[in-house]
Formats: sequence, C-alpha cells, structure tokens
Amino acid sequence: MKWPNLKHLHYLVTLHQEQHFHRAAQRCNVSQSTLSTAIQNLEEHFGSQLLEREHKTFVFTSLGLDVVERSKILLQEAGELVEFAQNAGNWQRGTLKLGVIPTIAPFLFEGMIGAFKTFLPDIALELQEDTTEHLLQQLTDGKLDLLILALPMETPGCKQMVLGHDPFHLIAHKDLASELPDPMDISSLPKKSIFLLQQEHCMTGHAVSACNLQHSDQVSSLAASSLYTLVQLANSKLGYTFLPELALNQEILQHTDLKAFSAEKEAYREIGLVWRSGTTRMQLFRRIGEVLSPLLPIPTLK
Amino acid sequence: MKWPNLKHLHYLVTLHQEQHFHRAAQRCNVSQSTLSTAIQNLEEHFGSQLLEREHKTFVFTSLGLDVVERSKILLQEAGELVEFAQNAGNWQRGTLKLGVIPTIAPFLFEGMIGAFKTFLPDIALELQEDTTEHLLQQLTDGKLDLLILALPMETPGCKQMVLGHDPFHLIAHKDLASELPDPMDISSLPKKSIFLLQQEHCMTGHAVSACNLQHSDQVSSLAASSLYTLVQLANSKLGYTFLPELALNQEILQHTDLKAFSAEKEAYREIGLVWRSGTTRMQLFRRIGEVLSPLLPIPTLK
DNA sequence: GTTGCCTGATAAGCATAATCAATTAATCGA
DNA sequence: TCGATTAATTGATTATGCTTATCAGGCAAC
Repeated sequence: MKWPNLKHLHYLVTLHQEQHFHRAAQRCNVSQSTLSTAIQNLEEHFGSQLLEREHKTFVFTSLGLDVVERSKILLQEAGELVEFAQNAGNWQRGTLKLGVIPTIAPFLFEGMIGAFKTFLPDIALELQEDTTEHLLQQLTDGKLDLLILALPMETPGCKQMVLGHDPFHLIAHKDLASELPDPMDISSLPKKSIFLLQQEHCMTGHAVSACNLQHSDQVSSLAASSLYTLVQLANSKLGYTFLPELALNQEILQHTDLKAFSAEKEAYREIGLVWRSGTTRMQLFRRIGEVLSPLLPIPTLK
Repeated sequence: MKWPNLKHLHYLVTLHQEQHFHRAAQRCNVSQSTLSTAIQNLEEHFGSQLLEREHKTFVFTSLGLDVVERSKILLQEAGELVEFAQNAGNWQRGTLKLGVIPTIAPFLFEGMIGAFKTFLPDIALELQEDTTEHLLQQLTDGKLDLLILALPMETPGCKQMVLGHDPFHLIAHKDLASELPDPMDISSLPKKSIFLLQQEHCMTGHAVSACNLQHSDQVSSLAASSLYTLVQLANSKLGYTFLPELALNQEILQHTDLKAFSAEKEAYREIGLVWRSGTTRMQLFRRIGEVLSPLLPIPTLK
C-alpha cells in the first residue's frame, strides 16, 4: 500500500473550496505550480482523473468530488489524532469549536462559560453563533466540532444527545393579560396577534408545532429577527409572542411590562448536542453533556 | 496544521504489532534505522513520548497505545479512500476480505460465489474461515472487511444486518426414528444422547438456547469439531444431533441413513452480516445483503 | 487584429526529508 | 570475558516537495 500524502489531499480539498489554483495555492502557502503538480501526482497515484481540464479551466469529476468528501473526513480525523497526541492523550485538553443557535446562545453562554471554567478548564472554547442550517454545514465540513441545537432536527451523518427540555411560554403585556382566555385557548386570540421569528430560525418551527399553530390565523406576518425584537413588539401591546423558558430565566423581561403564561403542557423544544458520527472525541462530548444539562430548564441528564 | 506522514504512522502500528524494531522494519520493507528515526520524528512532531525506552528495550506509553489505535483507524480509512479512487469511484469494484464461520462457510460458499459472479462480478473475494471470536478480532483490526456470522451475537463497535433464519432440525438414524417421541419432546430422549459441537463454535450456544437444552442431561460430553463429525456420530447410531437447515440443503445427509425431524418452532439461528461501524462501504454491504439473503432457508430481505 | 492579461501546465534548480549501510552502545547469557 | 542481540547514531545517497521562471491557450479591450 502506497499511502497518500495528507498535505496533498488538503491541497485538493482547498482547490475544491476555491475552484481556483492560484487562490487555493495562496491559502495553502505554496506556489500555484506546487499545487498543480500535487493534484496531478494524486491523479497518477489513483490512476484516475479527479479534474476534467479544458481550456485552462477545470471541473471536478464526480470521482473527484467523492474523493474530496472522503478526504475532508480523513483530514478531520488526522487533525484530531495530532491534537490528541499533542495534548498528551488527555481528552480534557485542547480546542473545541462549538456552534450555538441564536435562540440559545445569549441565554446559555454565561452559565456555559462558567461551567467550562469549573469542570473543563483546559478546553479552549471557540464559539460560533449561526442558524441551524449553517452550523450543520460547518460541522460536516469539520470547521466546527460540536453544536448546541434545538431538537427535534434532522442531522444527517451526525449524532444527537438530548440535554434537556425548554418549555415555551406565552408572553403578554400585563394590560392585555386580563383579556387572555382561561383556560388558555390560543385559537381564541385575535387574528395576526402572535409574533414569531423569521423562518430561518428553527424556533419558529418548534413553537408552531409545539403550540399547534400550523394553520393558525393568529400568527402575524411580521417576522422578527431576534427574541429581543419579539419582546419589544409584545411590550408595545402590538400582540403576543412565545419565548423559551431559557430566555425568561435570563430575565429577558426585565424593564418591561410583560408577563409570562404557561402555554399548554407538552409545548417545549428540546436542547441537545450534535456531532459528526465518526468523531473520536466522544468522551469529551459526553462530559460536556453532563456539565451543560443542569443549566437547562428541565435537565434530562444526571 | 502540519499533517503527519501516513507511512510513518504505519511504521508505528507495525512496531506495536511486532514489538520489535528490526522485525517491524522488515515487514515495512525499510531498514531498522529508518523505522527508528521515523518513530522519533513522530514523537517530536507530537511533542510527547510514544515509547518508554530503557536499556535497548522499550514499552509503549499509554499515549502511544492510544495513538496506535487511532492510527489503525486512520490508515484503514485512508486505505479505503485509495482503493475507492483507484476503482474510479465504483463501489462495485475492488477487493473484499470476507470472513465466514465454519458452520456456515461450506454450505454457503458455492451459492455465494455464484451470486458474486453474477451480481457483483468486479468484487475480488478473499475468503477466510474461522471462529466468531477470531473473525471479530480481525474485523476490528481491519484485516477483514465484512463477516457472515450466526446471530444473535455481541459485536462491539460493529453493526449487523440479519439476512435470514436458519432452522435447526433434529437428526436421527432411521432405525432410531421410531423411538422418537411424538410430539417431539427432547427431554424424553436418553441421557447423553445428543451430540453438539465444541464450545468455541457459536452454533452450540445457539442450538442450546434455541432448543432449550440449557440444563439438559441429554447433551453428551463428547464435543465434535465439525458438522461432518456430528453426522458420522449420528449415523453410527450413537445418538442424535442438531443440524441447521442450511447444511441439510447442501445434502450433508447424502450417503447416510439419517433423517431430519423438525425441532420445535422458533428453534433457529439467524444469519447476518457484520461490519465496522465507521465503514465507508455501506452501499456495497447492503447490496451483498440483498444478493445473499435469497440463498438462506428463510430470507428476511427482498 | 493586436496587445496585454488571466489561466493552469511545465521545466530547471534547489532544499529538505527519507532512506540505507555501517557503526556504536548497552544489556544479557554462556 | 566474549559473543549475541537490540535500538540508537552517523554519514552518504536518493527521492520528494517546493520555488521561480516560463509557456501556451483563451479572453477582453481597444
């Protein structure tokens, strides 16, 4: 078996990302000719074409694309092996690139950073806040190691661990509170009176399904971009909204005239960890789960 | 990121297997000094010790052992990447190292090889016959790609796919057949009259549990080493035995005076595929499952 | 058209890394 | 004490990877 050179596989992956020899070479800190010949050597080594070249331009063959995907995984694991060895085999040391969605991040970060300082002091955290879709892409690409997402959520090629439940609460201005039906019946609220986040936030979908708003006339077409906007809307008596308990615990309603009402039972989202199936850092992730679960409204671990 | 040299990781793994620099170097087709310096370079690269050296002898550090384990996986995957690319991305081509247990192999091989010729002509089969325990070890070590085992069976780190059921039949000499109770009641057979295989064959365990022989006095202490021995014993009117239908279908009773009787319903073993969890050849294995399942007495696929 | 520019491929020369054969140093057993 | 065994070391050789410079085909501007 003649082993391929990992550096050259990395050149290939970078070329795929840049779709341009010169730029890819720059990113790899080598000359364009180095990268060019390295790719040719790979092709020779494999005995098959990775690129279709025509008129000084090129397209990846379908084999080339497959090799890129597999190389990404291989490089990812090789990197983890090196980091593991450089940390002298201690899985509680090293860098962790952690992605968190915007409807969790601001309410969890403070406690989370404290928990890491206490229980995993030698983990250097690199935090990233983005939508579920973007985070999953970066996880798959190896740019992130671990995600904190709201579940249920399809995560192909990745595994999940539920850390806890986060119930939704109906938020109303105190002046409007008396108008709320008792017992709570969302369908009796005025039309277009419920504000939710933009569609790209998964919380919208979770709130809709948890509170049975699928075909509800009550949802307003005005879609907010952050929970803080929802709070402002509700505080202006323009209507109602739903907030997760995690946010309420962080006193998001401070300095407002809003009150929270329990939505129906079973109206909650789950919060959990997501990682690549093939990871070699399970021990660390399990420990992180144990450490973070108690920070959630209804922990499922421990 | 400075990528490690896969060749050197392979030196390390070989050194671990041989526990001897010179032999390891020979197996890698390099000189002892090459291997020695390569290991030292790895240690320098990682910034930590992989070996404890003392008096011209050495022991792997616990980190070293961990690195060896991770390297094995990495090399395994790198090898699959190369083979994949060399087969131009066609998962229906390449070499498949397949392990089969002795109580399945002789009765399945003929049909199996025919099926591969017809449905997967570009797969070069390398067959290996051994006990479940040995096969699982070799699968984990990457020396085999896929196993055909009798289930249920614990296979840590591996995944399973059931292909079909294989019922057990009671085998008796035709002269003794009239003495068999009707309806069949195994506990009324004479003591020590049932012959089974040696314990290292998983079929013994499967037959015992399938036919409720756990505390049975009927089982003889004479343990045979192959199904053909069992046939001879039964044919000599020394007692009874159990055979899987798979074997009967291959006319194992030809030229004997033996007859097969249905054991109780639910007396069967499962036959299935087993592979490493992290494999990249799922497509192939699924296809193999489809191809092999119809060859079994009671297929579960298709 | 011609010119200049952008692209990836190619060539020649150099530096580094990998390798080998030979040797050294330490230990063990006879 | 001597020889055998084993890993490390040394110095020479070879292979690999890289750079700079150059080439060749297409493209766009004028």
